[in-house]
Amino acid sequence: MGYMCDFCGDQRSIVYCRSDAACLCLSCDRNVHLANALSKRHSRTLLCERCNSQPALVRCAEERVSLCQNCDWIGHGTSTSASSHKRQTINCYSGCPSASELSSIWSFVLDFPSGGESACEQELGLMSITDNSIKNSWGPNEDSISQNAAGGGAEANDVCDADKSNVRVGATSVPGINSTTQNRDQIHGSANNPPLPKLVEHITIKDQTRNPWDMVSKNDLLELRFDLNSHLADLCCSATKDLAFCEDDDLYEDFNMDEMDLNFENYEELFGVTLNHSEELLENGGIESLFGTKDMSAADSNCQGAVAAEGSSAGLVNAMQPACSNAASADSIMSTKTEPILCFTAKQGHSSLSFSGLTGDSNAGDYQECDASSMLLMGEPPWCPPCPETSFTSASRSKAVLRYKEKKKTRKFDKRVRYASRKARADVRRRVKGRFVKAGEAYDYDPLTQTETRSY
DNA sequence: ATATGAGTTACACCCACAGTCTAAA
DNA sequence: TTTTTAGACTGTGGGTGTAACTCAT
Repeated sequence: MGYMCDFCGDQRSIVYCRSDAACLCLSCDRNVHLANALSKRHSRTLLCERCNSQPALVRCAEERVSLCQNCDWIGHGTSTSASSHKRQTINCYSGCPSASELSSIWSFVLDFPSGGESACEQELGLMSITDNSIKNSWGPNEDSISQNAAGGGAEANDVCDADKSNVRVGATSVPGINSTTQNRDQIHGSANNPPLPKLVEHITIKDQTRNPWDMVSKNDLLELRFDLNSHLADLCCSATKDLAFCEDDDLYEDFNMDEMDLNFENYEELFGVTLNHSEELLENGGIESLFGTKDMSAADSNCQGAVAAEGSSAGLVNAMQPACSNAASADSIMSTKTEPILCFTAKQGHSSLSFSGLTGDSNAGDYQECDASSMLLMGEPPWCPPCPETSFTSASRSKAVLRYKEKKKTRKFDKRVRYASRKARADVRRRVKGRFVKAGEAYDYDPLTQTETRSY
């Protein structure tokens, strides 16, 4: 018997929502994520059946259990007979997939221990896919995505119907575009425009004994930047030609690759098949990497301190790998806020590739520290077939974890407001040289008036 | 090739205090 | 076992100081 659903507290939790950092039963998962279009974009995956607190990343076929990275490591990482167990990657999903669709991405989905099949689990059969955004790139689910995009998701309910109006170059609506076929081309690539994720294949890793940040040279990054620019420019051009969507708004004007930064904070945006929120992606103007520098060398040195770089010589390779094999697994890593975020920035004269560290959300961050990061530390993520050369010893992993934790202590990561009420108060609090002052005492700055005054 | 200084960047620290957490009663 | 209470702790933003860094000389 697993832990109870965080929402209803009644049923056994089965799925894990990273965005909510919540363990949910299937019924609540559906109810909660049907609430609005944003919540439907939450990436969910199965809950680890061993620790019942972490998102599962792999499914052990022999033991028929879903495991998070840590439990997988504990169970299979050491040189026991269990290490040879066949493990299947567990993909993430979003939207409101039906039972059959879930089982299409998780072939074992019906293997759940049948003990006391709850009403929630029975409801699974009534579910219908709604947003066509199962994140299982490059796999057979492309077909299902395409079918659904073409209207195959006929069971969509009223809430989800709203999504149908969303056209994706990804899943974001673009004025003037309403052809799902063309969107599919943009998603999957056409004869002239290869799918964006393929671009990462240009990076060649030559020596796996080197630090991963050394392995990818600046030339590699520049080349990748060029490819990204070219591809996105092509994407824009083809869209322009086919749809003439640029005529009526500023989108095209803004689509200046030389002027524009591509700040992919979400791995999926860079490599995932759905390329969700491409507008946001294109509009993201910040060049600053999550290491807080525009300088390539500085970013590079920062990267060397990142956990991935320290933990595994194959870290970067692994980070890139999902583009060709399993973006959903990558999403497992990348969508958690503490995991290193692959951040590629392309700009005229600048190019940087960096991992961000934790982004500060405490509850999620805590588990990320031991989950996603350790995943990279292990050097053998789920999407990698077992490879003796890259396997990591337990001692090495422990050392890497230690070093990572030390680094983490010394780093200040992206700030995220956890308590809006505190922020609201801080925003209106009077200060003296930036410091808060007691109510009624002298101040030199009043945020409310934005004037430097003095009051007693 | 090396040293130096100027300029730039990153980040820890400080403050008050409402809200949260924890342990004891 | 449950409720109440008191005290400790947390987190919020702007300015500052300092260390680390880059770059030109």
